[in-house]
Amino acid sequence: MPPVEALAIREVDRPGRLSDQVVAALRAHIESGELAPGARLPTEQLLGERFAVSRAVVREAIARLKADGYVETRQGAGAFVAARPGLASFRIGHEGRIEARELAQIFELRAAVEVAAARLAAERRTRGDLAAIRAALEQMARALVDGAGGADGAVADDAFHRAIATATHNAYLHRFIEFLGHHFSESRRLSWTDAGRRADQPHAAQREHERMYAAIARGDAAAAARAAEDHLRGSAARLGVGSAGRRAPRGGQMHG
Amino acid sequence: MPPVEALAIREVDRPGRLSDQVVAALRAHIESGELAPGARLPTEQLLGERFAVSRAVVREAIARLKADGYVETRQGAGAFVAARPGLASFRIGHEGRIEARELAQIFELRAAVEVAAARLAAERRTRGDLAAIRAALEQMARALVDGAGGADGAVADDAFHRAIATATHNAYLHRFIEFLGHHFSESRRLSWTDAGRRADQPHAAQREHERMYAAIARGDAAAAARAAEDHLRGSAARLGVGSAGRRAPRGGQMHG
DNA sequence: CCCAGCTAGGCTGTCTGACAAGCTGCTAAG
DNA sequence: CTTAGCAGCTTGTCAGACAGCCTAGCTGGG
Repeated sequence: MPPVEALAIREVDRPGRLSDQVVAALRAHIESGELAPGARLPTEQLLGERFAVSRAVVREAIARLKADGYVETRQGAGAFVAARPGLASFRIGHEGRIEARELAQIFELRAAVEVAAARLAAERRTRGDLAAIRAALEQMARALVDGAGGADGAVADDAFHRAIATATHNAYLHRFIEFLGHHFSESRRLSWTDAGRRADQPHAAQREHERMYAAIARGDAAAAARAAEDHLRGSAARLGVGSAGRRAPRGGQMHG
Repeated sequence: MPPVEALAIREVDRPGRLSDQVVAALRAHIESGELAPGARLPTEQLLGERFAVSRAVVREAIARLKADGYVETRQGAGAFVAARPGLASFRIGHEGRIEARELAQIFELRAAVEVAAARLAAERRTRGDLAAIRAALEQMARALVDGAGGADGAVADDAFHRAIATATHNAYLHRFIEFLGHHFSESRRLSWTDAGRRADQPHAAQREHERMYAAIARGDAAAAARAAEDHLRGSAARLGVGSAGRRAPRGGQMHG
């Protein structure tokens, strides 16, 4: 919870751009089903009157909804709600904010791809990949003994996970991991400073990092996957992120 | 600037919107590093003169780049390249087109999340979840015997995977699987029609689907993961999608 | 009655000009 | 030397206009 609060203090009561408000309003109408797929939106002029803004602002809002796949426009015909709204892009959080209960679910998604990445990295890493991973590992080790380099530790932590993503030689997997990691940069920084350091969290994480590196270095895909799984579970626990869903009584083995 | 001229010549049958061309040109400049993170973009008026378009078009282009996290604007100061460009949203393909070599990598990403989803679905599925999965399974079975319902089969195939995603009770995992599946709808349709049917592809896929359902129904997470893995591997083979990266020889010797 | 073709109105896409809000660097007063 | 204020520039917003395109409805012939 605290990490999320820390994220939320960025901006106070900025009204924000007018187009942002129009985007939010229209998207809400679409997601609520009030504007069903295939339905035609009011004309730009009418929307401008409804929201009391100029047509330029309405056009900017519709352009963004179009880019995200919520609406499609046809010159001369009008703007229509897409058949499957919002599937043109994948985003996280609402207007930059991430709720606490969402965090657990996002973390579970992150675990899925990072475990797969560790497995693939073990199978495909080159010498250069290994050197990059080890470099990040050693930088984190230095940050641990230095005691002052909290920010450096967080940066190296980020670099470690990115280096593994690179070693998969899969551009999309790489980019998705960077995308997810981007939204965790703040909480990662907290682990490496103040409260996190006192709780010895970086030392625990570092032991898990070393297991991951060792498995990837010797090309043991199954062990790399297990080590990544343990690390992600450990990270979730350190962040205070619980399980994302209910556990069924049976079939609970986590290692396949 | 030549890039704009080249774009205008390239598309004869579909000129495309002017703002799309400006977006593509600016994004290319950013991704190539020509416009480094933190650098200030030319003013809107200057960009309008360079691309020979009005300021309104430039503004629309910058609004989209801003939404995708490529640039940040500050009123009165200017527009600046973001520190980590493009990490505000995750997209697939360039302007709607997906290259063949990209398909293998995207499929690998999809496999990672769908296998994780099958595992979680086995742990968390409710009676209602199971009923939805079984309904899609039976609809595919009917499409197989009907012989004429190719389109229905593809729809049910989609529904099957979505129902499993729902059973994870993880909104983000669900949404990401829908996002990925959205870009595979065309190829899934092909498997269920004409060439795919003659090659008996739907029957092979159905056997894999049934294994997945059985494992999820009895709450066997490990078996569900294995069945999903086999199914995704089978789907990739049926689509003619090869491995996304090089496989290391057994024992994991390094190469490169 | 039915249908093909045309026409008129409306909508999005683009352009132009203008003003408001906010930032930056320079300058002049203290 | 410090600092408050000013001037110029840039983004944000508004208003009006026209071109390209689509659709509904009318019209005329079959």
